Amino acid sequence: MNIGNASVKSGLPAKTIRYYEEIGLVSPDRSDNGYRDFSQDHLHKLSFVQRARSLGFTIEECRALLSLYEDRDRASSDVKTMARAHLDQIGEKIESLLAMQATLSELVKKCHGDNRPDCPILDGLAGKQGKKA
Amino acid sequence: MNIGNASVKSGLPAKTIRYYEEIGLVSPDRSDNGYRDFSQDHLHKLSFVQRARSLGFTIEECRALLSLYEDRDRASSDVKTMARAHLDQIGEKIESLLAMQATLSELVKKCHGDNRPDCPILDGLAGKQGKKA
DNA sequence: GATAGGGCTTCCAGTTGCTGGAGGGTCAAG
DNA sequence: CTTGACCCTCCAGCAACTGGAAGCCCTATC
Repeated sequence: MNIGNASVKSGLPAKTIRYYEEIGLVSPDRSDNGYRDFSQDHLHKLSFVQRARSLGFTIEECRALLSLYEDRDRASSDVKTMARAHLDQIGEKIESLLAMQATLSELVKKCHGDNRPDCPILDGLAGKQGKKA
Repeated sequence: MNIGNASVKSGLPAKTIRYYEEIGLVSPDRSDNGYRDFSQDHLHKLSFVQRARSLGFTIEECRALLSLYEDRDRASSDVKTMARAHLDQIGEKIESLLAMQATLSELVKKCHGDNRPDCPILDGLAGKQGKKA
């Protein structure tokens, strides 16, 4: 199967698939005309990576997951450990975004947002504490 | 004040401050020996950017915020608009991270995590739907 | 005066994960 | 035979830094 086809079926842009080949995540065969030729197995890997990426795993984590996936003798605990570590990172990101959200929406709430130059948001960024009441 | 000092007071690494100069966010003076010389005003800007970055604004947004900050005639509505747009983006990121978290923790929950190779996490990534019950 | 250390300078390269574009070959249809 | 849709490779660039090399500068100590 050509790259265009593989792209549609895996949900990955052709450019991305070429990039994945370049970094050694997948190694499709080549047809006589030089076109990449993807087997069902390659397609499977691509979809696997697509899902893992969409869950926020890095490329290197995807590589590790792929090799666990290919390893018939893996221990599921290895996978679970990786997944949990990743879950922790997700949790941290969420925490930090929630903190940003809280701070910023507080500032936005205080800002009257009219034509006057007085602006609690800028004051907040400048380190001036706005009056509480 | 030297860059090391400015670094401590602004909470930004010296490297980052140099980078900010390179892209024109701050323009410190130079001493006779070629060292950067930061005034209180420069320091103020650096702290401003540090806070804005920590709230997740991009560099270009920081640039815009800085120029609004410097503009005595700005309308606070302009700032509020930017802040709200940014809040929306933060909200979207949080949503997508929560979705990842939900999916992944579901998979983790299903995985027994022992020495056997059977692994619902990998199956999930491979597109196989695990049995519900 | 020599030397050791720390801080400062510039410049170049690398990070992550792609994405866009130039320039050109291939293939099937009309 | 040409058109258009594919495919190929290679190079450059994005954000926002970060690390390192090579080399001044400044102060303190011997």
